Amino acid sequence: MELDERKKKILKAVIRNYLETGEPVGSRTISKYTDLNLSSATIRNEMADLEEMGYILQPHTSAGRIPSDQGYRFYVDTMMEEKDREFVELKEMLLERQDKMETLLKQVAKVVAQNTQYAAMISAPSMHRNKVKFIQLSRLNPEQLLAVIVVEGNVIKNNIIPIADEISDENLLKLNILLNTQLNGLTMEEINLGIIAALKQQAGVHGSLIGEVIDAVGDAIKADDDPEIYTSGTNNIFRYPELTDNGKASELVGTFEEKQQLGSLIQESLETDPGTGIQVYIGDEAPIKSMKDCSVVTATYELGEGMKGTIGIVGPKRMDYDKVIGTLRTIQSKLDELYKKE
Amino acid sequence: MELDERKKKILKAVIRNYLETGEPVGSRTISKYTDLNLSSATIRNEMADLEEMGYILQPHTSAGRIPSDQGYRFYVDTMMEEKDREFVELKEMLLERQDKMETLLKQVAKVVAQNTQYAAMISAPSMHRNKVKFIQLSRLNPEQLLAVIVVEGNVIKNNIIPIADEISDENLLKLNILLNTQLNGLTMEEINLGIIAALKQQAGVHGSLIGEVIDAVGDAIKADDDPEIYTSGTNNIFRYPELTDNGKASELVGTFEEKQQLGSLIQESLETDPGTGIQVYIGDEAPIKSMKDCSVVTATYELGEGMKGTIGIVGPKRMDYDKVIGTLRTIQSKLDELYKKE
DNA sequence: GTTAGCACTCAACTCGAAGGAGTGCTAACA
DNA sequence: TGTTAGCACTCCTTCGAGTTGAGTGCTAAC
Repeated sequence: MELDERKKKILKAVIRNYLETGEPVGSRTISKYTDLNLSSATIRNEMADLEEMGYILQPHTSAGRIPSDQGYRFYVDTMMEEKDREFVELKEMLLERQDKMETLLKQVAKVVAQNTQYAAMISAPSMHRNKVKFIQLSRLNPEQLLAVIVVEGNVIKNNIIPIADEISDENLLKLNILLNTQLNGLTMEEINLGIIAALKQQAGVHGSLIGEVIDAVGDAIKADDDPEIYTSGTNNIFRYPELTDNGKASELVGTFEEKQQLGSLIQESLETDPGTGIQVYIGDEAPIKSMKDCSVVTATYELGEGMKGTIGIVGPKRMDYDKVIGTLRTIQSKLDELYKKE
Repeated sequence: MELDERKKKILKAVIRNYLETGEPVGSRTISKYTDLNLSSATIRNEMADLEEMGYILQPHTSAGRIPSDQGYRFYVDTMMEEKDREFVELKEMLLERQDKMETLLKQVAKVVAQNTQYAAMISAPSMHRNKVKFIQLSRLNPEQLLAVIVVEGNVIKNNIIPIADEISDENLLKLNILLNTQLNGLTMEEINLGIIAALKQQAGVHGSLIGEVIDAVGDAIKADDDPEIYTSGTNNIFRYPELTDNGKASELVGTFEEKQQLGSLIQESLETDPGTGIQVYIGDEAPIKSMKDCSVVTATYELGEGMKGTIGIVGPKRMDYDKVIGTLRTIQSKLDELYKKE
């Protein structure tokens, strides 16, 4: 069977109506509120076809229809083609350039959650491809060095390095100069074994120390120990019974608090980014099983070169995709603006 | 009317039973399961008295009794007097000395939540009374300095300071020496206007810079911008219907995510610490209105000198106070041990 | 191909009866 | 005087029956 123009119209009408009301949609409603001028009986026939094709389904025999995951997928896909999403006016939007990345991210998450009334999450930009701007080793006490690493985007990382042998002030200074001249401007990916070996050689007596320091620098930059993710508006999920009935709320709240799993979703989204930076996961499409009744819309943002992170909005499958995508577009561009001034 | 020994026994029996079952307790249950050897009728009379005195109440006419807030308060108070809580064996306890405070705190919160099956929160130790161990200013670029401040407990803070006038390498070095010699070993509270003025004078040309730096140091140390609080096991609240019915879950989840309000609770707990470090807030006693159906048990912990923080456990009023208090005691002492080795 | 009409289905709601846990009160008992 | 047995009463909870209404599928006519 083919999805002809009329079927498409009816399918879209069903979905739109369901998004608005959250109730199963009957044939009569469609017949009345569309410009198709068809009787409910005709609609019924078409709807039976659409059900057979898997786009919609009935919760029970004598109920209206609701979109299936496949239906939502169709809707989102055609919606994405049709028009370039217009940007959405954000309420209470106050994004200021922050020295502290953390503050900015929390702000963004909050703004997004408040505007959409869904749950929002945001990941700190990954810094693998970030250039090292500044490295400094200082002596905290005879047994410990403090490593401070600043990478592009003014993200600062610290690490305390225990050292076996003492090191003189003079040597420490040399080491600092060495590190800065050799590593400055490199990305973490570029700091490979060859460079490390060369460094060790040049460091001479303190060659063994170099290894520790490089490890510390690596640690500091990758920050993988714990995916830095901020959430906001988790409690918005309580607006949607389909997400909170039957103890589902507990699982979701857990997922949002633990953040571990959110990381995998963000990873996935970064890897499969199509180009617009916006992706929609419906139900099982997301790699998190507690979100099987949710839809997730993710957007990749970029703060300067190579600083990529992901914003995600989690809501019920019947979320207002249009608005959500618009909001994310707006945020994307605002963030872009914000960091272009750098 | 007086609360004689028998009434106390009955009251405790009612509460203990209710804590176990979560169901209103009838006179017959008490008569059967206590060693009082009284008939249910007698118990009924006593229970009527206890109700009149405000210790217990009836959800409806023909139901058993449940403890009132006043009843819980009595129970907790006598329980605290009676015996020194014994320490509780913790499951999956693995606290390692962490360089990163953050990791340690998250660990603690998780362990506590998992062991008690309630929601847990923990605040980073306040650093107002912490001694400055190390200060360093470095030049990031001509317009920005990077201030790194390490305080006792190896907590590292960074701050980027924009500067108006350029500063020579030599002067920067002098400034660093000045800052370290003058501020080292002082607590934030001790760095007062007098010291700042003296510093400015000594800094000479860069006097104005000193002000900025001190502010940055202050900023870095107080970290009040956002109370650093970590939570774990928020979803445990879903185990208790009385906390999640009627949309209460949403409020609570919000409170836990926003953390703002948790800060006030932790503040309150630090200020009114009696000495044991353990406090119990029942219902309205806690300064957070979304927790009016909860009990909160807080414990002050200390990591080395002056590094005080608070752990809190939030659960239903019918929480297992005995176990919760025991768990907190255990954590308190483990943390103490951990940092005594310093 | 479209539509009107009709029988059918099924969730949701209402209502009342039955069940049961627990109380308060009274009167008898030690 | 304190304790207890007994009983009537209350009120929540559960369950099933009946009702309603939205919506469907099918058929026959247009």
